[in-house]
Amino acid sequence: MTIESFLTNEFCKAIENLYSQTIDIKQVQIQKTKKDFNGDYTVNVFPFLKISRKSPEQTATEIGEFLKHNSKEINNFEVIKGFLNISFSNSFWINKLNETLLPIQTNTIDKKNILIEYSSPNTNKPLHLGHIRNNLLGHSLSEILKENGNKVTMVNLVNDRGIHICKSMLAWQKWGNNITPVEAIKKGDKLVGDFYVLFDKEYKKQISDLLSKGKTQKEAENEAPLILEAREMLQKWEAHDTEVLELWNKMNGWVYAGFEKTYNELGITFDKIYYESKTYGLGKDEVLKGVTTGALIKKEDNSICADLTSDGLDEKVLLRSDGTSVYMTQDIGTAIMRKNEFNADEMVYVVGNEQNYHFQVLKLVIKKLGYNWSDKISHLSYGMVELPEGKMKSREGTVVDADELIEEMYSTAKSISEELGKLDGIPENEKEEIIRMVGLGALKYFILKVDPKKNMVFNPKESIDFDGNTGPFIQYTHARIKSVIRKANEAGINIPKNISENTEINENEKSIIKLITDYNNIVFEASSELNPAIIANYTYSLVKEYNHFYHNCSILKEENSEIQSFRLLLSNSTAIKIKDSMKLLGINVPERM
RNA sequence: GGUUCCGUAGCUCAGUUGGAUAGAGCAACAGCCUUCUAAGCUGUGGGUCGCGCGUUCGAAUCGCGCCGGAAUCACCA
Repeated sequence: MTIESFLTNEFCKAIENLYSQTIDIKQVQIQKTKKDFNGDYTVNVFPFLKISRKSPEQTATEIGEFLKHNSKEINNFEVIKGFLNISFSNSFWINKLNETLLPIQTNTIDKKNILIEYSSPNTNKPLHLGHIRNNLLGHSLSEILKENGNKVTMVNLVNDRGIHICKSMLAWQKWGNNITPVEAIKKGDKLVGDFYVLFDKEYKKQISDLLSKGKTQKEAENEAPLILEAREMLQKWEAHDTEVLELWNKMNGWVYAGFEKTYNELGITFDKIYYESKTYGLGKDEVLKGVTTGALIKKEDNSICADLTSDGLDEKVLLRSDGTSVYMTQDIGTAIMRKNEFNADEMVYVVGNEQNYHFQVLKLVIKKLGYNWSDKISHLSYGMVELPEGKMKSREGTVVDADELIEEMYSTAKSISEELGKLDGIPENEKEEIIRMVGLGALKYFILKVDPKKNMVFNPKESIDFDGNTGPFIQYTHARIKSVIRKANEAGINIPKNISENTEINENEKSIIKLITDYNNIVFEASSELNPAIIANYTYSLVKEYNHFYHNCSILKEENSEIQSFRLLLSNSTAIKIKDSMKLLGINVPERM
């Protein structure tokens, strides 16, 4: 039972006894007491004045007195205006701390089979900061959902086909002189990305050429020779033309090798990887089937659409007039395939908010096709990562490349630790490992501490901090605690298995216990909100509180042995919670730094 | 133009089942290492919570209207 529900019960009993009325537990609003006031939890008595027929102060005082005398866990209260601030006894808190040391029973009540899709890169350009946010969110959410006892399957869907891929293929064919990543001394994804950019450049030239010949913008875009060639290539691809397929396999192979390296650096993994090239066919079949059932309509130019006007949306094309598929087509196929394969209770898509419309349409079309599970699809719509001057633009070269950023994080971590001399005397390979941990920790925490739904700003000039509310600060606190524990071991001081409930504790220590006790609630909240930032903010407040304690109270030099062992245990428990929380964010913590 | 989202300190962000005096970090300034790791701790300054109206005991939080920004409304992905 949580502390909140325990307190709610006690409160209801008090109301019944004092005023002979039963109340709905939903009316009882419990919150943690604000720092400036005495108490652990606060109940607002305003909603109960009609029952008590007394002033707020009088009502709160009566209830407070009742609780204090009838509940052994509650030992004090204070009334300010209509707020009843309730304090639990120290022994109550010590018992709570002892409970956290018991083996954990995983919550199996809400256990679900959840499929989560994230990453979903295109194979025409390298990964950038926006993809990093996606990957980190997806990985962290998977960890959080697992921690809540769910069965989680992480999948990636690679967009490896489509007109965009043909563009880079065409450009390589025309101007590449058969160059390979090895010859270019470049990661494969980077090389392919270069050709995508080159296509765009040449295409734009042709468009402005046609514009000067009097064509409209739309005509120019549709009639430029390059785009016609790219479309032709896509048709050949869908017709399994051997030459096109060979080129496509070769270039995609380069890209996968490049992505693999970036995923490895970030610690991103998947249980299964889908390829759009293998799923779009099913989508096509489903769409054609939809025409025969009358769910979809075939136009006179042979294109196939879903009429969504009754849902307040427009018509959505699902197959082009030349018979080729669009992005939506494969997503329909993939969703159906997965549902059949995993029979998931929930299918979560981690995809940017620029695709909100896409998912609205996807759910509607799937429903139209006769599948009743369309409401099991949920879109974790995360915000864009922007620069101070706005969106990242590849044309202006302002895109923050994933590999370069990661590399920069390592070198910053390295120069900071060298400057501080923290890693002197540590073996070279361990040093290297710590530096990578800290650099990555800074990056990951920076991204994950922000509410996923919101857009966020990254300033390349200021880069990412290593002080204050950052990953390294949290990692540092963990290392500090570990250092104390090592010293305790050396001195032969043991960490106890539990604490006597009569141990004297101060306010500072009590605050830490409260935070440690709150861990399960926080994980549950993060899971139901699909929000890793909740974990990040929690960890920060725990660490902040611990450092305050560390500064004010000595541990190993404490003479009272009962207090000393309590403080050791408290420190150890804090370290465990830091490590657990950071794991949920995909961040490792070092033993020393 | 339609739809959706956002607007909190100079900057980056917390804070909404409506609650007490709106919080952190960075940046600036001033202190704290003969004492368990100073990537730390303490303090100072910094706010019309975009603006207005409403709902009520009470609004950063809910409703309506403006202003400003973003995304999207492709036979692109």
